[in-house]
Amino acid sequence: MYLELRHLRSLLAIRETGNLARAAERLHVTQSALSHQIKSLEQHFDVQLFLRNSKPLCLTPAGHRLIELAGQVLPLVAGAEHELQRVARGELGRLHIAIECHACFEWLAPVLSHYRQQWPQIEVDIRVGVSFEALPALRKGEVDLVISSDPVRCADLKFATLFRYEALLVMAADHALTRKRRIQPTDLVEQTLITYPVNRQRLDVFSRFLQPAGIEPAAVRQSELTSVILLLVTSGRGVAVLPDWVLREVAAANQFTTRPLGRRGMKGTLYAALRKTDFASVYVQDFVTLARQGGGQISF
Amino acid sequence: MYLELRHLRSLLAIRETGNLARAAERLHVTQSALSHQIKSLEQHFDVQLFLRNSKPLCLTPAGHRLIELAGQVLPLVAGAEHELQRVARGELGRLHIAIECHACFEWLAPVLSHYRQQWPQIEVDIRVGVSFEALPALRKGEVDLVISSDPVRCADLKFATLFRYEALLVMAADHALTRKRRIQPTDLVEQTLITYPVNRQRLDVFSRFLQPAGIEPAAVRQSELTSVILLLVTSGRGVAVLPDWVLREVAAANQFTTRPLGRRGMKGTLYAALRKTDFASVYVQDFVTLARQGGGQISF
DNA sequence: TAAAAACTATGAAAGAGATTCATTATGTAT
DNA sequence: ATACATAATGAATCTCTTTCATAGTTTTTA
Repeated sequence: MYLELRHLRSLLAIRETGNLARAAERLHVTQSALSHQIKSLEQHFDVQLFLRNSKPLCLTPAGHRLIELAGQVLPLVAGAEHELQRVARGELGRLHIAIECHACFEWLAPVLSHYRQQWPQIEVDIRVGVSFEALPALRKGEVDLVISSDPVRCADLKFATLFRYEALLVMAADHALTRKRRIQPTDLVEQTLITYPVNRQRLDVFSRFLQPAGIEPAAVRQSELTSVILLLVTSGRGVAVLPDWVLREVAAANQFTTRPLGRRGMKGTLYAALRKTDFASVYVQDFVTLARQGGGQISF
Repeated sequence: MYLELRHLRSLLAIRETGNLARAAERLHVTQSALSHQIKSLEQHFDVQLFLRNSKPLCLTPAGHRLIELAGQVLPLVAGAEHELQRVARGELGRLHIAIECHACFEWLAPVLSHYRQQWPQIEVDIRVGVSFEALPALRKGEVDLVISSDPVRCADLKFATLFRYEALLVMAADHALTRKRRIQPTDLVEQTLITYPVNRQRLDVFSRFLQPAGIEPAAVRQSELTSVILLLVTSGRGVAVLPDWVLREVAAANQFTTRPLGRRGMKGTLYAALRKTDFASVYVQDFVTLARQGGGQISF
């Protein structure tokens, strides 16, 4: 438990220069320092490392063994140091994104494909946060960025605003409710509501719209895929509540109609939650910028 | 140029215990020391290595990279340290032997085959010293032991006596000179002398017997192989001067006769020359012991 | 939810270890 | 043999590490 990289670097320098004095110069220490260092190393292992009565300095088998070790180890170390420097400079990194709402995938996917081109060195990944708590995972370093719609006060996290959105009721173009300009909770009493398969607490329709009014829709159906939900809607099997950006993407099809919920629409803000330590990173900042553009482009 | 093995060992301990305090305990330092150490490491590379707000402690990607490095490097280091300890204990080593006289091969070969069994971990090798200066090579660590018949005063070398020998004239059993009890230089005037193919300075017959008397044999033939020399001798093509141990080995054949050279025989002593630093080694000492037996067994 | 327990961070002081300076010793070349 | 180049040595200095004492966190427990 004594050998250090310093010793290996010295040994290598000595072998390459074949001479203590020049090795010392290269290592930016005095010849004396090197001599002391090697001596203490020899005392520690109780072996001679090279023979002094020769020019250039000649290694003993033990010395050779250490030089061999140096040859194996130092390049590995240099490689790792180099990578760490790149991490420090923000040229290399990881961006594991957790999304809490399925719908976010719709704007996130194109943003990410663009981002990947811009930052090929960054290891990007998405985890759809159903089975785990996203914010604790963020704090523990399991993920690096959480897309969330409700910011939480937390000492080591930072919430960066991405864009505002509005949740809209979606229905078939010929649906009865299209006659109404804005939808009230009671309007859904007779309806089949189609949602993503997650806990009701996490669905804004319930937590912000139906439950406050004490309303329960006639039926609830679930589907994981946005495209399937839309298909069910356009074929008249039910209505759904989706954020505007989703609808924007597929609006061209024009087979459904949307209406705002409540008097002034059910609006919200999307945030990127980050660890404060990561917040300054160029590559993280750049993701946020790109996300703002990608999501914000939508003018409904 | 700052990272040291100490840091890698710490990081590994931290990951394995998942906890600074216990890692510190394992490393036999205080928790404070570890905390300071990691902090300075993080400052040096300007990256965070793990996230503190989690239990167990969780590594950042940068931390992972260093742990990965530790996983590669530390086993290599441990291996080398282990080998050096064995070298120090004399369990592992190298014994490259240089012989200056061809004839030595005859007793050395069986000694070595015995030695190899006794010290399988020692890397044994023989170099027949024709093209290089044996003693300088010994001092420079190119070889580790020189078999020599003339000891030289030298501060860093030590000459261990192996055994005495006598050089004898060898001739066919029916050779004319068999009538003489002892051979004088003039006896060789008419003879064909068969020698090893080396410089005359290095052949005792010339340097110690013929040249002092100003005598030149009728002819000189050379052969590298002892067995060939003996073959030529027994078939009457000439005479040779060989050390007793060579003749001992093949005496059974009984097809030749030997006679001492000069009034009191041309005797000498064989030494093992060693670097003083190696002299104490068990495995070197043991070679010397074995060589004394191997060469000394001969009672002519 | 407060209190306790378990961990980690921090600053100052002490300690260990590395480096330098000045010099001596050793070996090499002229 | 002398000068030159190189390595070793000892004491002093300096740097870096570790410890101590304590404060600040987070997690667990009552």
